[in-house]
Amino acid sequence: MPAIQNDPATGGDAPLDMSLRLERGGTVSDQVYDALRHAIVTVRVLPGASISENRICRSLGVSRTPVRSAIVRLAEDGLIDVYPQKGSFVAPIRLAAIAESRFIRRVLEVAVVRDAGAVWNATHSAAARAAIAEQARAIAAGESEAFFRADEHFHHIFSLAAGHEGAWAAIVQANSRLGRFHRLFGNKDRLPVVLQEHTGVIDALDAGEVDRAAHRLEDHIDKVFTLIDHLPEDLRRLVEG
Amino acid sequence: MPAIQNDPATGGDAPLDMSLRLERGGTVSDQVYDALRHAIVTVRVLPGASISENRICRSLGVSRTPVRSAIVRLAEDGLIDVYPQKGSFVAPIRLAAIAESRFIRRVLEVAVVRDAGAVWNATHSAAARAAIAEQARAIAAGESEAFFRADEHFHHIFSLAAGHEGAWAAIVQANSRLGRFHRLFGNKDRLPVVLQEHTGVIDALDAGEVDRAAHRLEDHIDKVFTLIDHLPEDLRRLVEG
DNA sequence: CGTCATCCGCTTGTATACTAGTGTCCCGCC
DNA sequence: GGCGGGACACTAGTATACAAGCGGATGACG
Repeated sequence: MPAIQNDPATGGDAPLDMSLRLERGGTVSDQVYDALRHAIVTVRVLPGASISENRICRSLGVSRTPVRSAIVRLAEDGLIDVYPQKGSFVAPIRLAAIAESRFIRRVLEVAVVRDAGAVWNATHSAAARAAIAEQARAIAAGESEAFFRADEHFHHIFSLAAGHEGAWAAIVQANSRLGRFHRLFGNKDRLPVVLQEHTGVIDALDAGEVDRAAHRLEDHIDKVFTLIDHLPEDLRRLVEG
Repeated sequence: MPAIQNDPATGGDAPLDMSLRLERGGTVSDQVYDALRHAIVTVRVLPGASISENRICRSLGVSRTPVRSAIVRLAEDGLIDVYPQKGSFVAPIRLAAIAESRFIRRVLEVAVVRDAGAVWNATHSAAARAAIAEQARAIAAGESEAFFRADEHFHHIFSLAAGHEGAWAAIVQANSRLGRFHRLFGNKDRLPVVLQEHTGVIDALDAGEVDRAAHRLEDHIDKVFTLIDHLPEDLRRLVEG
């Protein structure tokens, strides 16, 4: 199955099939939601791409109703902008929104990791290091999506340890915007550095030095923003601001 | 028009009209969403109340489609739980979720107010004190909804000053859960104290003492949780956990 | 050749009909 | 009287048809 993709040179609004496939059970609406969300977050469909309800429901062989339902939810998530009577489009990556998402994530995660430090034990440490190992494997294998999945898993461990599932939900929501930014502008050379930073946080936690862990995590998340200074010119038009 | 309300003694799932009215323009779906959300957050419909699509669309004189769209969005907000083929119900107030919302709000608002302190000026101060004055007026007039509205406005000022609109959106989302808790279990005797705490934060900001302002705000938000220790027995069953 | 009006196709929004599943209530049976 | 089964009302999920509005293309007119 060829991964037909919107041509970046046209601004990404070419009316092409986005090779969506419905996977698991559940309602059709949920399946469409998952498929669309995954396609957007992994930038298989680029910011600005046209999301036509008719095209999608034809492409998936379902009616407009569940597709509309999924789009409503994605609009609520801020991943799709709906312009009545004109069209729906994958939300652009706004630099202001990226800055806010980074702020939210940094503040919440630092607070979470401080709480996690109070109950940190060997089990948590082992889980975190396993996630780091998976990231290393993904880098070696060149599986970028596996890397991002393991990255999310790594960061989730702090929330799990601290019992802050609600905060994790908020972090994930902020991350859905950051995720697209990472995948578009992430530098492969930095991936090993990410692993070092992750390891540094866990080392500090294992040593019981919560403050140091918090500062390292803060620096780690802040580093994301250095990407903005080095936006490749050919991708710069995919962001606003 | 009598404000027919679900009977608390029955668990709130009496199939009664909830006196919804559509106000302003925009799409019908948006109007239904606003009306339902307002009714839920202000606990005019209690946690556990049945949300029947058919009943609502009959009551409002619209079709099921926009009602469904609104319910999907509210479910995404965590205010409604949808059980396929069984029914949709106003989400219960889960103590765990309240704790998480408080955590999120405290962490985010403290970080925001620190940034706001860096740019704090007389205009911000005047706006904040105006909001406090409005709260005092609302207390004197016994207009509880006006009080809550002014309270939200007060807290919004920090985000506006610091330019953290995204963080404010996250705060509002967490607050939609806390809001119901406040309205159900809030103690009227504490309202004047709230005003004092608000004034204390602004005083500290005006004096340029950002740390003190942050600590006062943190204490202020944490005080919410003292309500949990004094849940009236007759309302206790409205919460989970 | 330029400009304006009209038409047509596309979009999302809304209304209605149908499907599949669940829980209840009532009636018949034991 | 107690228990079991089936009809029935109700739920949300899905499909389809219609309405309203925007925009571009097209063709006539100046």
